[in-house]
Amino acid sequence: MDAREHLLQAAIKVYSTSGVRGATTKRIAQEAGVNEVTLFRHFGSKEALLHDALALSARALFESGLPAEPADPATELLVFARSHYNALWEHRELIRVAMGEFADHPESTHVACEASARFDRELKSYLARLKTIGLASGEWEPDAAASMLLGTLFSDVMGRDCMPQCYAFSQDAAVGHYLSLFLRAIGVEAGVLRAVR
Amino acid sequence: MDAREHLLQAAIKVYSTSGVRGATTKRIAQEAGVNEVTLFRHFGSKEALLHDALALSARALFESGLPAEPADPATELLVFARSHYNALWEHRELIRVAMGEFADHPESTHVACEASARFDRELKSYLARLKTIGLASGEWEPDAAASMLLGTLFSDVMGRDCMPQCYAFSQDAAVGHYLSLFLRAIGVEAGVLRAVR
DNA sequence: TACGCGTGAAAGTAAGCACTTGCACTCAGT
DNA sequence: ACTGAGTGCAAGTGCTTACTTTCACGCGTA
Repeated sequence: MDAREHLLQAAIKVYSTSGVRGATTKRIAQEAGVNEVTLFRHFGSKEALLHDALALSARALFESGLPAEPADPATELLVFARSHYNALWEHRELIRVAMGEFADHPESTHVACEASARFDRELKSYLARLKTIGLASGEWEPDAAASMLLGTLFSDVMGRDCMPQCYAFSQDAAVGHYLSLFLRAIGVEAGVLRAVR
Repeated sequence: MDAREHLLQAAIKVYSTSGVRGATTKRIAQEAGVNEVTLFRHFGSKEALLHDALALSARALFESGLPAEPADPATELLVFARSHYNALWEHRELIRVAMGEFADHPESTHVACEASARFDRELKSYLARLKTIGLASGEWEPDAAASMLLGTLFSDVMGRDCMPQCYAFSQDAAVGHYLSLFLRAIGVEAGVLRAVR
């Protein structure tokens, strides 16, 4: 791995704990194990480095894994919830910092938002499809339901290390409980529900 | 209002948009309309000022409004959800920034966390009571359900201005939809449910 | 051998930072 | 008229920041 790559990874790491202002060129260079001057030779400015680094970490994002045509909603949604939860958990520090910088540096928040928005769209259309083909019942709005599931997962991740006293269950168990509540909310029948736990 | 109070309010305002590092004594003093030296005469250091300011804004927090003994869960939860949502919305910038500083300044995050944790505890015990007296049905965990409702509200507030394209409904309508989904999830019967909307 | 390329080391620059000092002013209480 | 508390203003201190400049070294290639 060359200096450039070391710098990009170091930049993300330092940014994720300290934000734009806290990510000094000195700290990034130390973390990367290269000379501070090398940073400027490669990227010209701290701003350019952070921009490239954030763009890189945005590209490292995955697919939702939700099928276009629902067949087994309980299982499919559980798989989705678990993988989405894990992805959030992996990037929780970056997400927290990027959100905190929204007021001062909205463009850097954009990275995290775009990925989130893609998941949101996919889940919404999946839930809408679920309703039209009759695999879920009751009066509910797919858009609100998607926000509810994603929001529940999101804030579990955000809160779990800030306020651990609020989280009685393990992460795996919690996601299971959330999903089972969610399935009831959108009227996926109890038989399938029990199979989830 | 004297200089001290002006400074406290200015400190919160500047901190809420730029965090600890971004809240320079110069900016705070300008925002407060007082001389920078006055800041040091009153508080001794920037750190002390921010500490006092955050403590002050933590004290400005309210009660959940949830009754000890549930009578009409749909209405009571709706009132709770709306007021909690509004409180979150009012302080969303402060919350975002405080969360973003968790890695570097966990003590400042504490403010937001404590208030949140209190709501969480109250909602949990309300939901548990709801289940034991039979106003809600089905197999679900009060702790997980509380996290789900609070998390849904929380992430709506956090996401709504970062990624507006994901929020189809108005805030009022969205809270209504969330609550109606939630009531179904915890088995509060449909008759009461409809009265909510 | 000679060359160019990437890098490190040391030093420096201009700006911004938290914080201090000293002096002058105002205004209420005596 | 005098005092003391609270404030503004100008200047300065020592540190950190992003970024630059200069010089020297090692290494693969022609």
